[in-house]
Amino acid sequence: MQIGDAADASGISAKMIRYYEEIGLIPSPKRRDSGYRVYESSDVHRLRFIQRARELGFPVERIRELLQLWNDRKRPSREVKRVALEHIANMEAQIRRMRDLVGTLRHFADACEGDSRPHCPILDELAGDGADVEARPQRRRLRH
Amino acid sequence: MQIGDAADASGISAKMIRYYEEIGLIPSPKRRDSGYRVYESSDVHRLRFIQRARELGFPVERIRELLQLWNDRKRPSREVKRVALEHIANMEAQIRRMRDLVGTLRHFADACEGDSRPHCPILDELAGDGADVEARPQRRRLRH
DNA sequence: TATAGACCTTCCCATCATGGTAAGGTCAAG
DNA sequence: CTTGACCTTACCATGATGGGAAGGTCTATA
Repeated sequence: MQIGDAADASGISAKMIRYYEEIGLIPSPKRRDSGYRVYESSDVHRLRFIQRARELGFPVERIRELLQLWNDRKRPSREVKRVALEHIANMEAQIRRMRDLVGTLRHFADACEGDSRPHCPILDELAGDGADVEARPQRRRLRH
Repeated sequence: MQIGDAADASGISAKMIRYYEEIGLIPSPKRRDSGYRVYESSDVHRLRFIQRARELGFPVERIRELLQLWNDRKRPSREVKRVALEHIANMEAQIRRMRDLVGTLRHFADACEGDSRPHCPILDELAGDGADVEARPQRRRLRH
């Protein structure tokens, strides 16, 4: 099996398979005399694991941990669950941040007529609308 | 006012101010004989606009549009609102994607005992759990 | 006036995961 | 033997940001 077959079978592009090899996420496969990489079905199995984890949004470094746990047949499931829960917490934090942004922005957008007149509270808000952006005294050197 | 003052006043690092100049988001300021950049309070005003837009998650290219609209005193507010609504829609799409991922992943995590035993449905799921990942016939050359 | 040191300049590199391209070698079917 | 699908490595780009090096400028103070 050469790299294109492994790519088709795993859903990971040949380009990314080489990259994962380069960063040590997957072992370097055997080579033919020509230099062509040769993959076994166990390699494809590993690649599919990686692909599913990527689909779930795990960053590559988390996947590195998951692969180690997967290879260790005696791992406590606690550790796997910890990795998963951390990832969930990260995503939820990001979701919260984005929801806040959406809420704020929608507030401004709601206040905007959206017609042909130029007045626009969105721009007013971004412009700071009278906040003190006046000339400040020249920077003063910090001690010495 | 030199770049460090503008950075302090706007909340944008000196590094990023130079970058925004390089990509044409802000005009090149005057220079002293020494080459030092000289900023006016109007420049700081513009930088604060940019900073607020970044805080709201607008990508730089959207901010470029917003700055143009801001400078055009006759723009219809419709156009500003369109940019804002597009950004909201993008963020909401991203939030939806992430919520789906969290839902799926939490489903797996809930099924995992998270104790000292090795059995773990999360890894089982990632591993494909009996999906057909068997050796496939060698790639066949496409016609010719 | 000389020095210290805070500040500025440009240039290059790294991030993260991915895609693109180019130049060149390999392989199998016709 | 030719064709062309496939492989190899090496480099560049993304978006927005930070880090650092090497070197020049400015000003307060000894």
